[in-house]
Amino acid sequence: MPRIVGHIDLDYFYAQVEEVENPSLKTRPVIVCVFSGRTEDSGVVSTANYVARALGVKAGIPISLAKKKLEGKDPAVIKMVHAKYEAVSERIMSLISTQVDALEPTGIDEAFFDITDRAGGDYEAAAAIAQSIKDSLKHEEGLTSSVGLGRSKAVAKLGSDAKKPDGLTVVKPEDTESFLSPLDVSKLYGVGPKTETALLELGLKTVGDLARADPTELERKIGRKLAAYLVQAASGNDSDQVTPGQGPTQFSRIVTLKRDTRDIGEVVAQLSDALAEVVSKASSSGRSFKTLTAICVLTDLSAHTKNHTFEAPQRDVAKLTEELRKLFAELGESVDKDFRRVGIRISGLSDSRDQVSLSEYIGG
DNA sequence: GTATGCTTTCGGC
DNA sequence: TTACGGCCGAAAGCATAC
Repeated sequence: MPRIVGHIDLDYFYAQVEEVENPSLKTRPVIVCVFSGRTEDSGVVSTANYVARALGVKAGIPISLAKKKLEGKDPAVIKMVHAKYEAVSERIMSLISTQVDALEPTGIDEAFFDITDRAGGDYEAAAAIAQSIKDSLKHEEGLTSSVGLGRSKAVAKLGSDAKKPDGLTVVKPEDTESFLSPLDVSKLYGVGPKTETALLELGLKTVGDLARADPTELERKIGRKLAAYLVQAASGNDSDQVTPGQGPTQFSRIVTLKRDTRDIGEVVAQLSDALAEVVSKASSSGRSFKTLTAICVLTDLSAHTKNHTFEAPQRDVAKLTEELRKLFAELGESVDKDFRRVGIRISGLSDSRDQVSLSEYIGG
């Protein structure tokens, strides 16, 4: 039976959620913003609706620049409330999960799903299921989404990207090659700027070029593992399965300082709450961690990190604070500008229960 | 040299 | 003319081991 994988992406998610809450916004430019608190308009745009995008405003630009572009256009400037979108996301994922064989969320507003069994391997039936998922999200939450269906994750992902907003792209197995061929290699998962350059040096510009590439030459250029994956993906034959999410692999917090500094004591004091929060977040989700990272963003907005991996899972806040101080001291010596933003990250997460049994095993 | 795993940076929203 | 978050996972860079 042919495999049928889907990828769904909610359109301009945060801004659309705001439109649902207040429908009069729909005809206006809407920007959902993160305010840093440093000055009145200090911060950036997180998401913009399509009305705002048509006026040159997109995610990531400074709020003050966005306001300038939207001058006289009656913009709605909305403060981002993450918990609100998180709650909507949970309801959405739950709605989708009842209509698919397997669901793998990959972000707050997107997910892979598998409907092979439910559709009986039939793409007509699959398209109807996909349409019904879209309809249920529209009906229950008022939200539009863009969906792609295909025989692999790579095809489904490229499908959801092919038509938006409110798109449904069904790539039947026999249409896979003609769909993939003309796309730019940079659209493939696994191809960042470096890999793209490497591929261009081999004369590979499109996904079709990649599918027909000489495997030996490709291996030599980008490594065996990536080459093998890309050749498969480029022909729509990547075999990655849709697997239910395993939860986050890291937790981080970053804050913008009221004023630039490189005083380590001040930085560590500013981050003590954040440290306690991520530690308790990990612990309440049943996991421990081994790696602590200090993050800083300098006055010129360049970002730098420094980390330390403990030999055993670490949750002693005093020890973590001491290490954090050390990491920031090293960061401070390696850079020549003040810190504008500082943060922490914990990673190397593992299941606490496994760790307990492991240390018991070692200890006993 | 290449595979692997860890550290650092990048990029999307 | 400038303007500039917070969080995540992926990609790239690097060290180490064969």
